[in-house]
Amino acid sequence: MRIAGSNRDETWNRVRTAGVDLLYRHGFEAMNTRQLAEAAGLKPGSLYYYFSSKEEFLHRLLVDLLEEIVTDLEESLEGLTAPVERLDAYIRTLVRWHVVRREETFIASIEVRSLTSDRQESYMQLRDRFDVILGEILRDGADQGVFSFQHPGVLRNAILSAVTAISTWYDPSGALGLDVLTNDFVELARRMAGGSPTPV
Amino acid sequence: MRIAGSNRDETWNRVRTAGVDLLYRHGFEAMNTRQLAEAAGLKPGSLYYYFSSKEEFLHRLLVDLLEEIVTDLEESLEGLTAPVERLDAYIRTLVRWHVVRREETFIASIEVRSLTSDRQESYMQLRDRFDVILGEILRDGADQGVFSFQHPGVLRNAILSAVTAISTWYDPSGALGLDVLTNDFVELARRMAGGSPTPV
Amino acid sequence: MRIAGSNRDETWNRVRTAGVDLLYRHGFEAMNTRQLAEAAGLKPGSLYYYFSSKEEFLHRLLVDLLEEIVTDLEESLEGLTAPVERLDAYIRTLVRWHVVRREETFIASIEVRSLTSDRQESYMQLRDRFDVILGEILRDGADQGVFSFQHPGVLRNAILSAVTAISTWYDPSGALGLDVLTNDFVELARRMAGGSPTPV
Amino acid sequence: MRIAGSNRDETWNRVRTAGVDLLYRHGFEAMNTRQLAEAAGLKPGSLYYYFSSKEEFLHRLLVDLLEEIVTDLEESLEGLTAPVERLDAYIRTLVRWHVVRREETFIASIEVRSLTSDRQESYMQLRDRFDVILGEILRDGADQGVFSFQHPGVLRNAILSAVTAISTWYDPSGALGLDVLTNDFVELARRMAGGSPTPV
DNA sequence: CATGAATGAGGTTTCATTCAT
DNA sequence: CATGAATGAAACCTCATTCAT
Repeated sequence: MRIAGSNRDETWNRVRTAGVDLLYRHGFEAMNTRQLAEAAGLKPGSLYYYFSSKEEFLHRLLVDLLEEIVTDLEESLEGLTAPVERLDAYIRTLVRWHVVRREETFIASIEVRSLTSDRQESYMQLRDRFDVILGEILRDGADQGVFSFQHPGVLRNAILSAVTAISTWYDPSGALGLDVLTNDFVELARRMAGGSPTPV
Repeated sequence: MRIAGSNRDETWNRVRTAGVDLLYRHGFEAMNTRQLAEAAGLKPGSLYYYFSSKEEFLHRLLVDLLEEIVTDLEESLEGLTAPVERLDAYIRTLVRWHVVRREETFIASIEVRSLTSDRQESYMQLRDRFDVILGEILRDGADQGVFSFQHPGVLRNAILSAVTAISTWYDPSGALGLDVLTNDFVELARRMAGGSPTPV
Repeated sequence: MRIAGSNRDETWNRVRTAGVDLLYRHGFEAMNTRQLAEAAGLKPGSLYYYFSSKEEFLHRLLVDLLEEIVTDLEESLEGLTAPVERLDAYIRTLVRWHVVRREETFIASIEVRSLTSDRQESYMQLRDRFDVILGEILRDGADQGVFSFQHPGVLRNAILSAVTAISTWYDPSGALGLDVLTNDFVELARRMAGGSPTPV
Repeated sequence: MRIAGSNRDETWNRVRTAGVDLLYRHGFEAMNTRQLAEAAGLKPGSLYYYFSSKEEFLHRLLVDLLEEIVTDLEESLEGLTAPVERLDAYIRTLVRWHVVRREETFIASIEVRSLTSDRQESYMQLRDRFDVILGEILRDGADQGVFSFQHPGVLRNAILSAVTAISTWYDPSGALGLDVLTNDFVELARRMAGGSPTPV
């Protein structure tokens, strides 16, 4: 019954893409494997050659994404030492991800709770690297006197949630381009950190 | 068979409270009416004496909350005219809601998408008043030269998402009290708006 | 809590009337006691002062109706001896019932099967008197040579079903009045029985 | 877990047959999908592989049957022109259906009202062809002077209801065979239409 | 006589998943 | 690798009925 020319990676890509779309539009619990199969051009049973359970599928999506982001983040920070520069780079990278991979980052922000607690924990551990990196940047900046703020945890969370929420409201067909948005957020983050303001 | 002394309002309160708890912990789709009934001390069918569908229940919760917040917000802005004062009051009120009614605001932030599109729209219309109020404050401030920023929409969204995200990370058993958090956010919002900084 | 002026018979009448209407429009299984209560201006629980179960309610309706019809039928045949006259009177009476009490006769024709087998049997026993009377008229006519037909059972059923089906198609707002319809059916029955035709 | 050798068409036949039996014995609302599944050797959920809702199942049964009958009716009238011959053929065909497919025709006569109004209308449109054909036969006969009666609508309904009611009382284990019954009804219909009587 | 509050049983339907072919 | 047929568990919801007040 194998369709001529079908091949594992290609099919997996269809499944993945269809999954992201459905997850984005309906959410994990509201989406079902029948829709997923149909959107991927398969019958429901065939999905199980590509994942062992619906939840494992979600987990893979989230972890893969997170790893990509963390890698990218670390690369973009490589070689930078000045806290302000590092903060800028951090924000730039994160904003880009939340615009360009808007659907996936949106899913990640909302569907972690759909994972079993095991997988949730393992995801969160990876996800912490995010926070930790930002925390370090802020602390370094404070130590060096280039940033000034009250509670580091509050600031970190505020910055992080402002950036990650981009995927909930950004409209790719709207007037705002990625560059403009990035600049805005770089400026906002600096201000929040109490860094010397850039002239508007 | 009627439990002696049972009473509509009391029971509704149990249902509501149990619902908030379950929604907070599991999410709308993952929560089920059996759990809800049990937590409220009812049999599943009896719930339908209190709402006409699971989704209508969610809708009622969200709308009631939103109406409370909007009312409170408008009251707290009453009589204030200076943009900075108004921004402070706005932030103060919103932060309080996201701390004190953490579970409900969290639910609201995540479960709007579980509503049918009809109800989603009607909710969003109410919810817009939120955004509009903040937008006006920022615009007035910019006009009067006390605020300075790039794109009002970006700023508004950034502030709003930073504040509403509080319900996702705030730990009531942690070290941070409501007052401290409020002050932090008031300061952050001012900075984001480009207002004259308060000395740290 | 008793509503001033409410009284058993009046309320029972409201329940009965509402029941006939609902049964006619939706059928026994599709109708529910909530609708019945509402249409009768009561709360669901209160219905049980007027019947002991939904099915007993149906039974009472059907039996009462049948008894009325049988009584009427017997009265209208009283004193008549000639088979043709008796057939005419029988048809006339039955047609009238199926026009004037169209809803109830319709219900009866369809909802006997909704009774438990006990009640169904007891109903059917009464209902047989119907058939028997017609059978006797036909047999007498055949014996006296004024009717002529093949199988008495087939004829009896054919006549009976043609008449009782009136309640399924008769339109009280249509052009056909009761008199016209009655005459038509009297003539049809005579023809079916093979009696001397009336000139058209 | 798939039962070896199971096959869509075979299973559908089991579902259909079981459905007809249950519908005949209990009626649509009183029958339930658990019974249906069990009688068909399936689990309840599996039924939905064969229809999309209980009501759609009923609709399919009714429409399929009606289409078979209409086709058969039209075939049996093909080539016949004389109204008497056409009436005979019409009755013969319809009687056969109500005897041989007694259960299904019975269901059809009673359960149309269980369809949603959409499906009810679409069914009724098809079902009208029935009535129209008979109406035309009668009118032609009247025009040619071989039939004589009062109101065509009344006559048509009377004939039709007498014939379709066969499925409500015919006892296949009784003395009356199909041929006998057919002859009786052919004769009855002629008489009702006021055609020249056949000698008894 | 009537209501308000609730029950318990059961109804249809959905859905992730399995597995012989 | 893929399908076709089915499962089993559970989901939401409906409804006749009960009974303290």
